[in-house]
Amino acid sequence: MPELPEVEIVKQSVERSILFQKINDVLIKNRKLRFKIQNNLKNLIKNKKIIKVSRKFKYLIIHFEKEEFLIIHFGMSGTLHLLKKNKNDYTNLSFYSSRSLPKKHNHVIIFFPKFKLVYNDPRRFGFFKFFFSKKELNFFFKNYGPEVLSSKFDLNYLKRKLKNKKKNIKNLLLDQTFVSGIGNIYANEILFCSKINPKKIGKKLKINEIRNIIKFSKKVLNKAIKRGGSSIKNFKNIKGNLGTFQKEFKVYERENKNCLKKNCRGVIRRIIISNRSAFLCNYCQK
DNA sequence: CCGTTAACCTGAGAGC
DNA sequence: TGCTCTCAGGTTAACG
Repeated sequence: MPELPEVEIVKQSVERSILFQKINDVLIKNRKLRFKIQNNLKNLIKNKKIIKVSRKFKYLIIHFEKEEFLIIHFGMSGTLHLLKKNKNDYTNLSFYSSRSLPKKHNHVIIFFPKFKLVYNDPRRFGFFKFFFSKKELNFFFKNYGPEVLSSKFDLNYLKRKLKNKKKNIKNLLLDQTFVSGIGNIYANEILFCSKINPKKIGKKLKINEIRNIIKFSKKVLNKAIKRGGSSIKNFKNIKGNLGTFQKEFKVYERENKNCLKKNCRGVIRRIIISNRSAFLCNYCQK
């Protein structure tokens, strides 16, 4: 499901409900996510109060007292559902797909006094991990590159990092140790806006192209956040609203459609780069 | 060290 | 209805 903008929307959506709430109970129905959920997770978070909710890269971070943390990664298909306790039953007031909670793949349920939070993930590429200290948390993130929206991801950084890179620029943008937060949708959109062919080798990029990547990475992602993220498969925020950035895709999932750049007669093509779809206009992106 | 590929999973949709 | 094939917003172990 989520790249940085979608996780940011999840964070904003969920924060409103769970901030300063105490976890009453935890039910883990399936530990076999990308990594096995640690055996004692239930006891580690039960009866603890959430003092902060944040996002780092594509991760949701739940902060507890005494510098303890739970991180959630959503993989390709992970979603959170907030279900309000209503008399004898629960009703869905949350985001994603159907009005009601999916029947299958609800792997983790976190109970609060007045509602429950359900983690659903059909493909099980997501995961949960608990950290006992800030130090441990930082260690987990030590190999990640600067966040795409942070000031650390700037012209100097990108220039220096690209110097001897033989990988193509699209794979570099998807490489979280190079820059973190970008996924396949936004990599394609950023490269279109920057007028760069996704196959172009990193070290061959011109200074102007590097400048464009910096500029449009931030522009595209910020706009996606403003639009509530992209709703490819019915991604919704916690109020049940769809994100709308997919309506503004210029290349992603637009194979065989006309290039949207003014006066361009090109057609959007889909090619495969490292087993993943790349969308581009051959005329605009050299 | 670097870059590429296959693998981890399930479900939706297309084509026959 | 059902089979087979392709594809999906992510990451990483294993290989050359």
